Amino acid sequence: MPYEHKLIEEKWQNAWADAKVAEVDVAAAGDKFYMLNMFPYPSGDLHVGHGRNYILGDALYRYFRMQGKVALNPMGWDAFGLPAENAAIKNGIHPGQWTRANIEREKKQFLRWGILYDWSKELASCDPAYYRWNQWLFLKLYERGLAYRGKAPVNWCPSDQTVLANEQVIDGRCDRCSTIVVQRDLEQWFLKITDYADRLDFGLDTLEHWPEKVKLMQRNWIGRSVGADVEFTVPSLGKVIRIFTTRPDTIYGATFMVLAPEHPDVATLIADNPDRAEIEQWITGVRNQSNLERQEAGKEGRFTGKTATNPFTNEQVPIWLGNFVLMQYGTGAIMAVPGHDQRDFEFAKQYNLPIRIVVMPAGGDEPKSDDLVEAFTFKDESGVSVNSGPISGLPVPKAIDRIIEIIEERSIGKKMVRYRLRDWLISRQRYWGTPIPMIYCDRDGIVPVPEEQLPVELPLDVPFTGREGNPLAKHERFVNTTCPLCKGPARRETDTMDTFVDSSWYYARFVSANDSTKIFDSELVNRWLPVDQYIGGIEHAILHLLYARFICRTLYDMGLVGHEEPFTRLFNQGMITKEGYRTAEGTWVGLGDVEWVDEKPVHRVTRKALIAETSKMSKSRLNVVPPDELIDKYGADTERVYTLFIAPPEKEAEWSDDGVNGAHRFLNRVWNMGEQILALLYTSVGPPPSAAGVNTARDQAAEGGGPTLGASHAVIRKTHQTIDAVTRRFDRFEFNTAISGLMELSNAIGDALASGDVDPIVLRESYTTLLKLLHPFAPHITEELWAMFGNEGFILTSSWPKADPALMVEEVVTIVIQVNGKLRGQVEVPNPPEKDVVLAAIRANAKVQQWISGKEIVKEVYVPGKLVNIVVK
RNA sequence: GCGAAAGUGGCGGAAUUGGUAGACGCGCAGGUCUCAGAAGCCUGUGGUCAUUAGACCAUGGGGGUUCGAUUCCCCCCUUUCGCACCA
Repeated sequence: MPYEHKLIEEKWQNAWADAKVAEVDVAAAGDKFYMLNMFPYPSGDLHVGHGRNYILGDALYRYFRMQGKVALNPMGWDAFGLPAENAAIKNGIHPGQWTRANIEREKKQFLRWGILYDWSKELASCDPAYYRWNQWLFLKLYERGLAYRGKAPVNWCPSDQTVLANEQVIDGRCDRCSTIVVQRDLEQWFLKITDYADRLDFGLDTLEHWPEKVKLMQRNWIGRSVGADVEFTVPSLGKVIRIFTTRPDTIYGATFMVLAPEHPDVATLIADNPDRAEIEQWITGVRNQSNLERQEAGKEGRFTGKTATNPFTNEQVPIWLGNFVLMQYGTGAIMAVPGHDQRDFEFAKQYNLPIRIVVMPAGGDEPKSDDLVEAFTFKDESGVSVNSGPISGLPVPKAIDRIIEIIEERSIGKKMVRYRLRDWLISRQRYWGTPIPMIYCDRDGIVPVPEEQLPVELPLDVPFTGREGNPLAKHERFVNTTCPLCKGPARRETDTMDTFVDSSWYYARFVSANDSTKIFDSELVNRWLPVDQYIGGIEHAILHLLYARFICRTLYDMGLVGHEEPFTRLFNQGMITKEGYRTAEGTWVGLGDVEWVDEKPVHRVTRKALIAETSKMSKSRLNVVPPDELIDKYGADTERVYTLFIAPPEKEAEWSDDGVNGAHRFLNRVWNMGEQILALLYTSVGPPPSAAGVNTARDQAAEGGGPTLGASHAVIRKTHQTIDAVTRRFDRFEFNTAISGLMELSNAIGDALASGDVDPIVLRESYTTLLKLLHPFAPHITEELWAMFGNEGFILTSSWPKADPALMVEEVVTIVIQVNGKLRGQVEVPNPPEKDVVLAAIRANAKVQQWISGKEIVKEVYVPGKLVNIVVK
């Protein structure tokens, strides 16, 4: 029988579903293992790149199952969000309908991939039964002062007609549609993630099993820096301006001050400036710029006309306004030290402001200030303070500590820790999201919706007309309500929540997904959480993972969970790319292809052009291999094996149609081999003459046959070596080499079968071991073969094989002989090798003698069991 | 600019603690089967020289440590990713 992947895969997918093999009783005892793939946004198009993510998770799931763990592997849907709403506007279909249809499609795709999820715990964030707890969580955060309404300059995407979180602005553009983001002053809802900045930063140190890269990205994003706040007085106005610096040791070099144009003291400072009108005009210009434009404009500033007193040199330093100082960070004001800060230096050059050197390289020469072309910075012991009064001569770290002491003694400032991280803006002026459960009453102000009135449901009868703002705001029945306090007329909040709120706690909901009485069952949550293995794309390194870590801590502080970190281990799989892109007509343009426009070749597509092209449109254009055709042609097992074999899973991988074929050939060989071994088992009468096959090397050597290996022993040994290697590689996520190891074993069994001098029982044992090891990668074919070999029950529920170290040991060992580090011969000796035997064998080796005869032996290096290096002169 | 990771055949990629570089697969070449093709199977496949045996060179470039370096150290080059006026 040929390998009929289609029949086999359908058969087993149904069998697993009918037996509900992946359903977990969360209350049952056992060695728990909670693994989770980041739940997808149901856009409807799952391609092989997504497949890699879920296949990887499924392979791990099956491996842990076979290892005897009670493994929980649930799945849900991150079902709120913009694309659904945009689709609604475009096609006139309700976002909910669109989303539900996509969920059904994607669910089918998961089944076709042979992925086992516990569907009894399925959840969708757009379901009122889910988002009511989103609202509940918001109310709890509000009670604790962690949700607040505030007016702030926010990022506004003119195309999506909504505000964005800082995390969603990439290079000054909207991360969804790439439109340049503009600043607007709006009143919005924020979550106070900055209260947790320290804990989020320090918590990273406890995450041993997270990729360093992700931790670093989060650390940079949180941007913790230690420094000092220092007050500078403005004598002419009798006021004080507070600055933040990380380098208080350079204060003797602070020759001017710069304030952000938005700084609240600007109006007073320029009140009597003759050029006031011009300065105000300039400020307005800067404020209207997007962040991107502001940066591209270069360093610009205006002199306020006022000076401040440097508290250490007592000099009057001019106060400037500068477009490079940001109101959102620190105090919106800096002391400028042009000698030791690149930005201050550029500004000083531009406006001819004095530059003073106050740090020198340790042991370096006195610099000539007129030679100075560039600011230089010394952050560690390599620098020493100079021209700095009491701290002169101190190395930088000591100088910083000392100057802060003096600042605090003189009460002109204090040590300060500041963060780059800003509060999480969660309001979105869009329909398809969780309504923020707040009510505005003319009498009582902002009033939270009482818990018992949850959920505040999204009305479904909403027209989608296009870009005229949030449709919810026009829905009279939704907007008009009564105040829970005074029972008078009131209006509902019409903004919805950022969908990252939905995904910040979903992992905890799975363990009691159907509980309608509470957000989750704390007892169950504490049994199953944190997630033991979390799997998802690197694109969530900051956004989702930071928000989830933050919300987890708030839940911890509320006493709802017993852990501060939600994900113990994190794995980020790489993307699958296919170089090229699909044109509007659906033709594939690959690297080096000629593009035809008006019947003329226009350009060859280079990688750079391609990336520019594709990133302009959509990232998903890079990933357009649809799995359906692939599964029809080769089967899901082939896709699974290929996807994990192609490259190390954390790396980006380039799709190759030929490579898929190779994976299919491998499975075909495994299939054919199985049939042959079965046939052999049926035809062999009685126990085969295994004794002949398992002669040891020593026996054969004794018979004068030379040291060859007993063929059956070789197969057994290879099998156990493979068990050992594959197990180790699974634990390290080295799926590509795990599969190559299985190919080696398969080749070895194939050779043994062809040679005909291996005991069929040995072949059967090795082969069924191969099936078990291969099962996580190719579940359907192995399940079928497992049954064909007469085994009861699913291979999935059988146990993972254990390697017997005694059976892995080679009977003879090859010792390599080097002369002056170069390979000059080799000898085989019985294992374990004895030094005398090895050396005797070397003496007897003619080839080696040839290289050392007549030369003086300087040294002999013996690496036990490996090699001998003879150094001659 | 700052930070991080990585450079190995035609390609994807292997190589416990420094110990036979190139496992496994793709591709390619030759063979076998066939009327023919596809698929399969077998053999070969880093480079140079050599009929062969074999020798030499080779893990981005240069230096160093070592009996021995893809692996450790220093300098340089390139690529990718992240952050980007955060004081």
